[in-house]
Amino acid sequence: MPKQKQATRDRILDAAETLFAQKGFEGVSVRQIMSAADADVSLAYYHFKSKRDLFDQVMLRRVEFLNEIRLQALTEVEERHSDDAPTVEEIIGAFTQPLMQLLADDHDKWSHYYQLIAQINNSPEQGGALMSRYFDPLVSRFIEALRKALPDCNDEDLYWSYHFLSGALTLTFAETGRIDNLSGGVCSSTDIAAINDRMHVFLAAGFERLCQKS
Amino acid sequence: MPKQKQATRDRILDAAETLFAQKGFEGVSVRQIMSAADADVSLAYYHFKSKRDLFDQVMLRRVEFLNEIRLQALTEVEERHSDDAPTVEEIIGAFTQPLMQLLADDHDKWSHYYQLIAQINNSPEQGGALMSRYFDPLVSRFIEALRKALPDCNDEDLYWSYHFLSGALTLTFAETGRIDNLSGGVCSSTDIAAINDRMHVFLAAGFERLCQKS
DNA sequence: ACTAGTATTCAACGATCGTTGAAATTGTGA
DNA sequence: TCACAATTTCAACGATCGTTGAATACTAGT
Repeated sequence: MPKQKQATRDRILDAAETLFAQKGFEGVSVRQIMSAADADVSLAYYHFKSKRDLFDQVMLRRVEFLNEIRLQALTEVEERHSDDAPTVEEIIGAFTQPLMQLLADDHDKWSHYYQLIAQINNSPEQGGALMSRYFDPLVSRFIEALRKALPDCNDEDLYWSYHFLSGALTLTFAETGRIDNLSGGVCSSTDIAAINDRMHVFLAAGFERLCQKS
Repeated sequence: MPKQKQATRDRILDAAETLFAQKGFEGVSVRQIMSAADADVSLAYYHFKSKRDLFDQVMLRRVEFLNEIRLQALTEVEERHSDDAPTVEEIIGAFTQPLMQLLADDHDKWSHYYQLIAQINNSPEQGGALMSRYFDPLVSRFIEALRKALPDCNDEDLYWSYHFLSGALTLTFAETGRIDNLSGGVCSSTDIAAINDRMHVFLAAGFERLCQKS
């Protein structure tokens, strides 16, 4: 029975995800979303309570799965080191690699969602609260793991290091094309392999220098 | 003669800067801006061509000065090393320190502007193009300096390293309050001294590990 | 085939949007 | 003081906004 219903609801969510990611919450009208979803305007209010609720559902649709696989990646790393502690680079890899894997498997499905997260993360109004709501449990687990890998690190250095990581991560996944312009074509925003080779190296070095010798 | 005129124009720019930073371009109406500026709606179209032009002027008002002092900071570092090359940390310091100095001197004047830049940097639609327009000449100068400090670094590593820096920098200056939530009050988004102690250390380590041994 | 609930269409509401033209006011130089 | 330009006020335009209620079509289970 929930066949065409789910199909329509998902088409709306897909269109909303794409357009919200491109233009932001206020930059898109419900009419534009429903037009892209090829459905009547009022269907938005049959399937969702309001435009804000639609936005929330777009976010919630994927966040649980995302947190699950990243947590799983972390526990796998930890189990591989039952005696010693995992390295900083391994922990950061567990945090970032699953995201890149999804992007590599189905770019169009995940890129818009990541762009949405990047915008939220950098939005001064509600960004901090929303990101905390969606990701803080997972992030706290990762910070716990990092604390073990960096034994004599104080909390302030650790949290600031994560903050720098968060900024680098979200901008990179925002795929704004900036690096394409800046590098004159040497680098591409969508070159997942290039990112995969470098991001965890750069970030682990930052953690280790800031958190290890203090 | 341009006394009260400039006063009104600047009041509009101030109000627009604050509101655009908080809610984004589409999230604020011209009426809201003019109400905050305590001026009639149509005055916006006397002083500016359109809402988009108002936004552009908000950006342009400070970007030139910003680029000047950062370039000056870089040349000062370079002149201090007339024989050898400056360290990576010194170069990154010249890139980030002037921004923090302005924030420390007059937080309310610059914080909204930085928030605006953070949002632009992470906006997938026009973000890459706008950031390149405003900052690429300056950034290219800094990358040139970094290339000298990291002699056997390839361009791809260098550009990606800068990209990570850019993400960390803009998120940090977005002051979203995320780190306040995550750290449970241990860290504060607006603690400039804490940022000043850590950001260049973290980022320089990333550059050096990624760009030095490859 | 009938009914009941689910899904979709259609038309419209008041509010607010960006923008404009013309009138009124203020300030400036002769 | 007078003319002229710069600035501000006032009223309104068509378009689009988020949202809703009622009517219609569809899809079960009986």
